[in-house]
Amino acid sequence: MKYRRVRGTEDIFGTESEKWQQIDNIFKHICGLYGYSQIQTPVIEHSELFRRSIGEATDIVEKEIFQFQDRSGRDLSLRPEATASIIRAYLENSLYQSPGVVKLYYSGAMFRAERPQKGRKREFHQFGVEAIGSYGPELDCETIMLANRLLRSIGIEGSIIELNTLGCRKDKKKIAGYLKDIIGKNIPDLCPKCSDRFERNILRVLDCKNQACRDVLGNLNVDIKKAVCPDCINHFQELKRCLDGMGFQYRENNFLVRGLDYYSRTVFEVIHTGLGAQNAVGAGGRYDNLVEDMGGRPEGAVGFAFGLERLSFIAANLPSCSRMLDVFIVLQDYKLVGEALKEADFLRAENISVDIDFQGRSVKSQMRLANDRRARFVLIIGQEEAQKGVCSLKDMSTGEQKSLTRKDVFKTIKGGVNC
RNA sequence: GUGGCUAUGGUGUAAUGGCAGCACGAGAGACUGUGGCUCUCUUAGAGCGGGUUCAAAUCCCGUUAGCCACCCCA
Repeated sequence: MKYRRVRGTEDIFGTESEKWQQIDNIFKHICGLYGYSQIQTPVIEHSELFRRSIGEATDIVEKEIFQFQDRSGRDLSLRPEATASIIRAYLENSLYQSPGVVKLYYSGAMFRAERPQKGRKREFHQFGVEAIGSYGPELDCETIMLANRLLRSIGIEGSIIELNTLGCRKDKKKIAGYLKDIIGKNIPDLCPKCSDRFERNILRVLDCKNQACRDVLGNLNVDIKKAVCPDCINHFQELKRCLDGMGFQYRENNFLVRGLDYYSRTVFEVIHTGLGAQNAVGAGGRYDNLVEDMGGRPEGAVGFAFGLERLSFIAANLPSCSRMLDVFIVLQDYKLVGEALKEADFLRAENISVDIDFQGRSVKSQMRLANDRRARFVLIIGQEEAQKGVCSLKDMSTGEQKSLTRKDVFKTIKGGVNC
């Protein structure tokens, strides 16, 4: 085998591809119910876009981005996530001119140069939504409810939504100071990575998986909400009240933080056991400063994204609408293939699915093929019949076979075709 | 990016330095114009590159890829 796919990429076909298609269709439909419309943005953007929005010091930008120069020296990157592109498109196309909250959903490939693992590819696919234009906690609530509905719509069970607040931008310094104070004395008890995080991005100490670190934080009773301003606390309380009012189940996680710089206030994560270490199937939150940071007028916004690979993995039993073929045309002699093409063309124009053997197989072999494709009918074209303008139609479920004219063939098939 | 494990027909696997087997799949056939079941035959394999050895799927080194954990994250 001479050519191989690039590390961390995947060919998706057959039943897996159909499954994706199904998830995609269901999701699109549901987003429609929530007033969302689709947006498609380019896979490549100016590198600066991601540096500014996601954050210079994040791992995604620092070491995972596929970055390159094009022939005229432009500094371009393959998108590692979609939110930055969507806000760019929102501003570039003046979507803020449309009335009300702007609700957009997207579905597409993202790229990160990570070491591949199950549920972590270098080219991966996300389905996500962004709602721009409100600071109200009710929008957070609706967005979280939407995430949950999407999961339920494809029969995913056992997923948990975790919730936290990161405070607003003004709180960031206070939170960092609070954490430095409380954790600072205990650095020797933390793992080496956390000592590093302590210096570079102190918030991330909170989601260290190391049990020793967790114990230290637990004993210190660390909770960033102690450093969050009253307005943000209020926003969080309102959100919880809203979710409770809807009878929605969630889990508050004081240690939940997000890796992208633009998040503020509400953050949430959908986790699912059965994904191994990559247990987040989806995540999102509020980003109230991003629109302004990117040159627009201040706008509150909330969004989330699901990883399609991970979703597909845990959506084990989607109802598969096994597509079967309506008609398979069997030829007595391959010379008759011209007749078959004509017949197929006619039937296909009538919305009937048809396939033909193009390999000149024996009749027996063609019959096997028809059976393999689960054809409802087999249309047998023989030499003499072709001259008389008739052919044999066999119902594969009953085994019944009739000699019919072309017109009658169409009638019979149409009667027996469902969906 | 770090560490560990793995790599045999299309797929799943067996053989502990001595003839690469099995199952599934695929193709042809078993009343020369008819499917599913059964049977027969056929098909095709050591990721790649070095090394050790009379002899390597098997041992060693490198490389590539996958998986697991870390990391990160959806």
